Amino acid sequence: MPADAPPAEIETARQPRAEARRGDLLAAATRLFAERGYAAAGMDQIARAAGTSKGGLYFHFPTKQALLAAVIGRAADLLRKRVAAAMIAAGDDPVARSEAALAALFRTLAKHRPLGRVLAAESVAAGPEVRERVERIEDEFVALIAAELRRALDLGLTAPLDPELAARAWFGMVRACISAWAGGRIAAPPGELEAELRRLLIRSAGAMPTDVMPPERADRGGDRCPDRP
Amino acid sequence: MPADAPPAEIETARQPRAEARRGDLLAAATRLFAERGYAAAGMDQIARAAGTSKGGLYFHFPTKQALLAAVIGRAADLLRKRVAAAMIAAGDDPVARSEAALAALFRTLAKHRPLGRVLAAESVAAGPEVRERVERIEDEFVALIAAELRRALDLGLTAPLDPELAARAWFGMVRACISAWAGGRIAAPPGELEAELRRLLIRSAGAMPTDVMPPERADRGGDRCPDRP
DNA sequence: AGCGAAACCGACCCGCGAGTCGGTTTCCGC
DNA sequence: GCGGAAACCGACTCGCGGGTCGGTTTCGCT
Repeated sequence: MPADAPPAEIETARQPRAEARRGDLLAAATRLFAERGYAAAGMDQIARAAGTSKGGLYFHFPTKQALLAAVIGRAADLLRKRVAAAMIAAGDDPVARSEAALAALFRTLAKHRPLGRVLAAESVAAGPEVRERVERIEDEFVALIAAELRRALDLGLTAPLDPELAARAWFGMVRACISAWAGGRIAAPPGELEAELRRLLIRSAGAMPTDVMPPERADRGGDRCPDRP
Repeated sequence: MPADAPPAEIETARQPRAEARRGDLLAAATRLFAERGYAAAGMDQIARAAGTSKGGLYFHFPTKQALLAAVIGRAADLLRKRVAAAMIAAGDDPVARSEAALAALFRTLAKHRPLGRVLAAESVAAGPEVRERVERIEDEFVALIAAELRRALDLGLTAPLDPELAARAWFGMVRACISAWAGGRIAAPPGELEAELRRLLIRSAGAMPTDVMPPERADRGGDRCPDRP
């Protein structure tokens, strides 16, 4: 039903160097928003960090909010791409698919630490419009997983549960662990973390006792494939 | 080991009306920080919302950061009190104790919606010191639950799991569900929500099949007792 | 009543940072 | 190699909001 998600970034034709700069700016903005917070990160500072100037920055983004919106939009696109690919690769089993979606979320956020911070924390600081936008994105992924869970429930693969709520809870688990790990408050390497988290997820759904499916599949190579359609 | 948590608010003797004002100010600040975000909520605005003036506000709190710190400290004290009482009331069983702690967290945050927003979102916006403080508070509760989980694990009451990680994940589940519920993005009433969440938590730990303990105990009256020592 | 301190008021100060603008450089098409 | 547009620069403006301060009210106490 909620298929009204903005499809992707609208990319007007530009000169290649401009595109590169734009990327640098988005990267710098993401980092600084995450480190200092939206309000405390100055436009001049961001421009400097990207190796350019305030004027150059304002050539690409008309306002600070627009910059944040672009950062968030880009993050959402990345997550969408990775998650979709992972779910396709997981085949038909709904439990495996939701597991794969969460894992993709986990890996992507783990690979780009500041991204999670921006998505998690900056929604409030930058006004209600941005907050709603971030909530929409979260809802989108929750709905994705909830749909799989509902299928699994109908097929009798899980204990009786509320799919929406469970999906939300799972999302929360992943987010909390990622952000604690990114803050250095969890020692374990991401691999173990992911495995343990996966066990918790599956058990909480009351799904089959974990060892029915092969314990390791592609392990870590699975993150590359989305780039090759 | 981490017993160095700040014990409570330091309350210097004041006239009663001042204490009342202080309370109003903290309440207004909590609400506005949650609604508008730390940076966007002005001191004048907060003062006005509390029915007083900027000067009056600055009589109570020397700086904006101090105001936020007080808001956070107060929230933490409340949570500590409720959680401690719930755990004591839950008896000896470590699974029941961690369950009770999470439930108390859930209920308290559900009763004071803006509080969760401030704790969740404002840590980044107000500089690193505040962020670390909030992280400490979160770690405190996670450690509390992790300790119970470890005991449960040693007693063979749960499936093999990493107590720290599981505690963190549980905390994340509760937080995510609360904030989605507070934002009106979950329809279910808090009672059902809590029950469902509780089921997820227990299952994820691989603890005894849920029906060993009485399904309903104090239901909703249990929130009152902490006030009567 | 009346004194002193606590509590409160709101006009003012001032630095900071978002956004502007005229000018300069880079690059593409011819 | 040249015209013109796209890309970029950085000094400047200016409003907003955190913090100050001298003055006023409230209250406890004797």
